[in-house]
Order: sequence, then structure tokens, then C-alpha cells
Amino acid sequence: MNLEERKLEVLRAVIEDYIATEEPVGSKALAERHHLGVSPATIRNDMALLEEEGYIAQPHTSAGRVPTDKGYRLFVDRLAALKPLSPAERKAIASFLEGAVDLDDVLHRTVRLLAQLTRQVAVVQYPSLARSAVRHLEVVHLAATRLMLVLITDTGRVEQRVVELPVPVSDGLVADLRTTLNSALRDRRLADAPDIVTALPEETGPELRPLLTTMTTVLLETLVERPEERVVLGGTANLTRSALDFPGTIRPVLEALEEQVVLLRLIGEVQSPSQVLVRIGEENPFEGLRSTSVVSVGYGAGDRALGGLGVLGPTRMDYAGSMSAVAAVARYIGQILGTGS
Amino acid sequence: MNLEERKLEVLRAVIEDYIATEEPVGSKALAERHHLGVSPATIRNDMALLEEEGYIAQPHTSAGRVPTDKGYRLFVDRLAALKPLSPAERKAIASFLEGAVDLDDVLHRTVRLLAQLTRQVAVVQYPSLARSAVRHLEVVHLAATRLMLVLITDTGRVEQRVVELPVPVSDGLVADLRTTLNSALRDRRLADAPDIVTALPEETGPELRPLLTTMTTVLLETLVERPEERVVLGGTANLTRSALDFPGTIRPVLEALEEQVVLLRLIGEVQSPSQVLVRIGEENPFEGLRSTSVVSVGYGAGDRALGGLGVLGPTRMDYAGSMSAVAAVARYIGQILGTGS
DNA sequence: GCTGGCACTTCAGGAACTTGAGTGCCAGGA
DNA sequence: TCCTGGCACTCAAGTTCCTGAAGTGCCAGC
Repeated sequence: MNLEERKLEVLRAVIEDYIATEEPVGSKALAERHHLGVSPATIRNDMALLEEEGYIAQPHTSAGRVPTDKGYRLFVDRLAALKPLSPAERKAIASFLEGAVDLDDVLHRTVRLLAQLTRQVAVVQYPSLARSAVRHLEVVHLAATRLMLVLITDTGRVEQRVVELPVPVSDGLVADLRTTLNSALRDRRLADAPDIVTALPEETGPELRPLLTTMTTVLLETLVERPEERVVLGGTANLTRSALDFPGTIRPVLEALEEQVVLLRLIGEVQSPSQVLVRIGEENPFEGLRSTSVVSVGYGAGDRALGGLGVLGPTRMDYAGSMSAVAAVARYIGQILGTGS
Repeated sequence: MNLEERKLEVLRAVIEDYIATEEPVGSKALAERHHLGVSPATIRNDMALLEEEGYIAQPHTSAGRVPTDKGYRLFVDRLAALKPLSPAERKAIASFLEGAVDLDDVLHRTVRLLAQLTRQVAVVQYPSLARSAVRHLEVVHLAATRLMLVLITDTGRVEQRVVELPVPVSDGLVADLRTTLNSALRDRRLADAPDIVTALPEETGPELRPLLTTMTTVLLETLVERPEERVVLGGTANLTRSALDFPGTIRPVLEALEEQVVLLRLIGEVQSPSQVLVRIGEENPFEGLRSTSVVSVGYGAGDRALGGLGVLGPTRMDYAGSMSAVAAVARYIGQILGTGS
């Protein structure tokens, strides 16, 4: 084993021990717990080198070493093998999710499952509207001048908007509207809706045209252009597992987690399924999350990403385990939503 | 001012100062900050009496006094006048909630608003299905043997269930089903649905009967008997405002807040609107919430309670302010949902 | 290039002490 | 009968000091 290899082994050992003990790890402890085949003194030299290169640091002179963000990064990139899940974990995933009754239910169960598997904070994004396809568009005639537009997607999302009309409309006209909208949009992606819909009024009779225009405008504005992206959050109690993880308090973390915008940027940015993304400490774009890491992945049917999910925890977290769990759960959810429950 | 009156005044003063300073309050400080017209020595005597009766306590011999749960209870019952909201607060409520696009949006805004007004954790329950009325029932023919039942209530809730059928059905039959269900259930409360629905099959033709039975069974089972009660939570970061509020950690509190069941029992139990309920410390039915207080109230249209909302914080909280805020927001929400947005 | 030895640094924890806030009680006065 | 000022007492919190333990860096020797 040459110097470079051994240094990497030492880094791995430092990280593993630090994750396990939550305390700075010294050369002697390393020599005892890992059979590196060299003496503590040699390890000390290697550690001095690793520190020079910025992979580990000392909280104070007479303490052991602690991995830096850069150290974790190297670990994640080169050293962390995805561990296959235990049979018990696989079973937990399956049993946790069976019996879900609708989309809300599936996602709430998922977030609990992830939080439990990883013992971290879990975040699951609702399937993005833009990337979903229309399964059905219903128009409900609530009152003479009031319609409700109900959109049902192939991923199980249901969105509704109430629309006030300038003039009363008849039931017959509403039925026409329903037929027109459905035959034009069924099974099409919402992302494609703008193009499809703008051509519609020209193809229809003059009677339907104003109503159709009103409704497609609502559809585009509130469901396609400014779609309500939603996320579910769970396991926040896990933030308190170790008091040492966060400088001072968990307050900034909780505050960041309250912002949907933040959560969406963390796990909702377009990600291909099966490509696990890890953001470590300072790599995070948000002030309050500088001492946390985020492990996220897209989920979807096949290569079509519907949304994202992930976990968030202290930089001192079990990256290998989290990455495996996140990937496995995403695969599972992709299947469930792909079949259109 | 006789002894009893003065004792109450002293209790009020202790509570007010304790809430303001977060520190045990002594007789001298009280005499200075409140013009009670007596000397510290006299206040000391009164405090000794209040302590004997269990309204205040000493953390240790040489410290000032701290209110007990019993003290807060007396304060809330006899001393706390609802403070009228400031114009700024009224304006905040109105502007926060205008422009909400659907029910989810209304409730999410509400929870943020409440958390911000009270600087506590806020909880808002979705309008209870059982207490809502049916605005429309839609049946979507997804595939030959697969229907989706969509329920739209007058409070804006939309629930859907996918139903697999044993045999294929025609579009015409589905239309019949839709008409039958709607004419029977529209504008009726879901709580009354069981009675209405059981009589239905007998009144219909033999062709529709099996389908109708299947669908009403689903309707009753998943939407009436085991309805999905939901809540929205916000402002958890406020738990960290003062480190002293919770013995040890906020962990048990966060854990309790993750349980929908717990939240529902806290704010969802049938409450009449305009009757603010306060649960103080040990009065709470949950282990993890023994050092928190919950201020809750029902909201609804008129005297019909649709759901509950409230805030949760340390027992050392501003009861008067929280009660006012909770009541005002509930009134506002009741109006919005009553008009059927 | 590795190892054992050694001097050095720093933190954690405990003991002893001081300080200050606050109390309880009592005797005297309205 | 009730209030007040005075006084001795108690206890937590902060300060200082000390010691032990853990860990390092460096160096000479193999």
C-alpha cells in the first residue's frame, strides 16, 4: 500500500469513526480500531498531510481530527459504495407503502419511511404538474356564473380552481367545454398544454369561444405558468438527535425548512432518477443550511423525472446509508406512481 | 384593596414579568415595576401565600417565583382579558389571506399568518369532511374497469379515490351513476350520507344497482367512516426562540408534532367557534407536551364548526395575545370558507 | 520510510471561593 | 389587624485555579 492509498484509507477511517462516535478521532484510536498495518506515529504523519490538503481539521491543538466538507466530498465521490439494503429494510419499504389510498397518502407515508430509514429529516416533492400528463379535466357547474375546473393528472394529483364568469352559461355549453378540453388535452403533458390550447378557440364554434378562452387562460396561468409546487416534510425531530451537530441551535435549519422555496430548490431541481446528488455543508446555497448536507434524487417512471425526494442532516451523516435509502425509495415511488394508482 | 384582590394582582404581576423577562421574579422587582402600593416585604408575604396555594413556585430557595400551571390557569380564567388586535394586525390578517387560490393555499397562508402573529407554532385543521356538505360528486371513467370518484365539498376540499370494478361498465352507465349520486347527495352533509345512500339501490334500476352499491361502499368506507383528517403545521422554528422553555430539548415536542393523531386531538376535537380553549402544561393529554400550552378554537360558518385551529408554545406564553389572535383568525377563516371560495 | 519516545498544548472537570439576588421572620408602628 | 424595615440565611452562578487525559509535532534511530 503506497502513501496515497494509505492516506485515503486513513481519511475513510477518520470519517467512519467520527460518524460513529461524534468525537474528534486521534491517531491512537485509529490504529487500534482499524488494522492499517502501521503505527500511530505514521498515521499522525498521514493526518498532518491530510490536514495540509484540507481534508480534515483540528478543533483545537490537542484534539483529534474532524473531517472537513472537502473531506466528506472526497469520501462521497471516491470512497462511499452504495450499500445494498438489508432484507428488513426492503420489507419495511414495501409494507410501509402498501395500502396507501391516494397520492397524499403515498407521499406522507414515503416521507415517514425515509425519515425512519435514515434517521434524518426527509423531504418529498409532489409530482411536478408540468411534467405530469392530463388524465381528465372536469368542469363542474357550481352556479350560473361560476365554474370549477378540476384537473386530474396521471400521477394522481388533483388540482381545482374556481372561475367566476362574466355572463351566465348553460349546462349544454359546459358539457361542450368539457368535451373539447378533454379531447384536446387528455394524455398530453401539461408542459405541452400552452401550444395545444392556444390553437383551440379557432377550431370551435363562436358560441363556445369566449368561455373556452376564459377557461384556458385560467388553466394556463394558475396550473401551468405558476403551478403550485408542493412538498412534504417529516422527521424534523431527528435534528435534535445530537446537540453537537449544529453550531448553537437548530433554529436556522428549522427556519430554512419552513420555506417551500428552499425545499424546492434543494430537492426539486430537475434531477434524473437514479443519479443521487449530494450537497455537503458549504456547498448548500442557503445560509441556514451551511452545516447540513442534503442527499437527493429524482423519482419518476422510467427516465421521466416527476419530482424529487431526499434527506437532510448534519454534515456528519451516514452518506452511504442515506444514499442507498434515498435511491431505493425513489425507485419504489417511481414504480407506484408510474402505474397510476 | 383587600388581601384577596391584592394577591391576584401580585399573581398577574408575577406572570406578566415572567413572560417578559423569562426569569424568576422577586419581590423587589415587582414593587418597582408595578405600582401595587405596598412594600416588597408585604409582597413577600403575599407570595408566600400564593405559593402555599400552589399558584407560584420557587425553582430554588434563593430565587424569585415562577408561575405554576395552576397559576396560569387562574390567570387565564380570571385575569386575561382578550386584547383587541391592533389595526396593523387586522390589516396583516386581511392582506395575508387575500389572493389565496384554493383551499390548500388558504390553509397554508393561515398557518403562516398565525405563526407570525403569535410567534408560536401554529396548527390548522382542514375542514372536517363529515361536517362539510357535498357540492359535487364526479365520476371519471378512467378505463373499462376503473373509475375515479371525486368528491368536492362546499368548503373547497377535493378528495378522490380510484375504484377497480369486477366487470367493465359503459359510459352511459357511468353517466347514470353520476346523476343518481349527485341528485341524492348534492348539498347534503357527508355525515348524513350513510342514511341517504343505503336507501338508494332500492330505488334504481337493476342494471345500475351493482355498480351503485360498489361506489357507495367506497364512498362510505373511505370518505365518511375513515375520512382523512388533515392538518397543516407551521412556525416550528419558534420553538427555539428561548432555550430555557423546555426541559432539556425540544425533541419530545417535535416528535409529538409529527403525529397527526396528536395534532388532531389537540385542535380538532369538536369545538364551537368563538369559544377559545386553553390547555396548560400538565393538562395536555400527551407526554411530550407537558411543558407546552395549547390555545385553540373552532372555526366555521355561523355556529357550524368545520374544523379547528390553534397555536402551541411554552407554558410561559402570552395567553391574552394568543387567544385574541387565534379567535380573530378563526373568525376570518370561517367567513372565507363559509362563502365557498 | 516507519517507529518509539518525549516535550508541549489544550480542554474538561472538579474544588474552593466569592458574589448577589432573594427569601423568611421578627419586632415595631399605624 | 395589617404593613414595614431590618437582618440573618440560603443557594445558584460565576471565577479562579489545579490536575489529568488526550492528542499532537518533532526527532533520532532502525
